[in-house]
Amino acid sequence: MRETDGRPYHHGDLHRVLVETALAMLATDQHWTFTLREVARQAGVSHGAPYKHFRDKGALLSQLAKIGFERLAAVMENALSPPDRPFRTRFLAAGEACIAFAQEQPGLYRLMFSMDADKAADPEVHDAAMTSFGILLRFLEDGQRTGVFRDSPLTAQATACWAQVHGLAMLMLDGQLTEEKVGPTPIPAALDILLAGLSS
Amino acid sequence: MRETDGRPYHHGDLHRVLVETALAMLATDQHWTFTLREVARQAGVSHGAPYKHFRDKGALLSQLAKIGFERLAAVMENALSPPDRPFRTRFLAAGEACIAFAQEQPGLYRLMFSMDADKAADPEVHDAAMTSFGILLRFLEDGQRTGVFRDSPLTAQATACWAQVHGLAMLMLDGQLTEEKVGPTPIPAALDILLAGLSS
DNA sequence: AATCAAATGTTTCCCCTGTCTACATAGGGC
DNA sequence: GCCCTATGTAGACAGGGGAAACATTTGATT
Repeated sequence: MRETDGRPYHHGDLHRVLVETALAMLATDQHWTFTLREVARQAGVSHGAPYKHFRDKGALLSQLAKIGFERLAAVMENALSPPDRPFRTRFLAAGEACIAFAQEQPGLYRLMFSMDADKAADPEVHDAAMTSFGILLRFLEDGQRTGVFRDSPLTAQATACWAQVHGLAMLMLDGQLTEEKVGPTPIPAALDILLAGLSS
Repeated sequence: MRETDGRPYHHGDLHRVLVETALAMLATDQHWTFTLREVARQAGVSHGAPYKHFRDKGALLSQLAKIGFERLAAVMENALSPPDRPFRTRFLAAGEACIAFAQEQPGLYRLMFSMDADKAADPEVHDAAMTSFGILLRFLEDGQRTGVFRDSPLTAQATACWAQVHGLAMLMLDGQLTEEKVGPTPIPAALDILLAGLSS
């Protein structure tokens, strides 16, 4: 028994708390350099405890990446959803929303796209990424049907959009979008160029 | 004296050898996860020796990133240089060359764009990145002068190109460009979309 | 209710890394 | 020939990831 201190021996919900603690760190940090031991420390638990809930550090990272893609999907849907606006407006809103997401959660965003690099990637992460991509695909499809977007292969358009937004996000996080280099408002400016390539 | 083994006490050119060893590791690895001790080991030198040539690990990483940008600039110039071809051809060649570079040196490419994230970035790295960007700017300027490219702000076009190519490269490295998602030839397809947005 | 098995935390190890400090060796200017 | 400095080595330390052994609870079975 542990009547002396308030905390019981068994935490009760450590899995969730570990994830939330790690997410909080990712929100602060520019890179996902946090250590598993520090997560355990902040969760008020010994450094061995996390291994009862995650095979290794990578398993925790995978879960975080999956959550990140779910949040990104929500951000995209939210930016696209009010359909009573021009397609171009919704497109720009979604692109900027994704980039804002990356800027608000730099560590998480970087982590999301780093977790698929090795072959042993968690398929759940891949699926979550696929969901976000699906939202984009459907939007472009609607745009083509309405005649707003050019009638070129959907996957090509989607790849271009995905790459453009991801590229802008990464360059911004990496501090490459300095004003001397790309002007005061590079993001809408660049998205406009792409939009011109999509529009019919 | 060290007459017994062939290696003299002083290496003679350790700085260069450390850089080259690290570059070799970067060429193999998907991420730049190599350790400084391992570099020293492969260079056949004690684990403390590198500190006589680099303030810390970050200093070596910065130098590698700088070399990477110089190589990238060379790749771009090479792809753009024969001017007796249509602008669109040269544009596509340069984009694909950059992405091929990333694919051949995934670790190095990732490192290059990771080194500017923190504020204490080596200004030399930034300058080297700027040089590559300048090559792109000049090409677009030529294109506009010739009337091949639309007459929109240069920095906007350059940002869009830079982000598109970098985004494609990163997505490819991260294994996000699966065929089921983006079709068989996503890179030229996506670059074509962007090109449509640039062309007049 | 008593008991045993599984789940979850803790402690203690091991080996690795980056970095610092003290020491060894070599080469070049005087 | 001698000393200063550049360069390399050896060892120490803190901190991390991970495994193993041990402790504490919970809960299912009887």
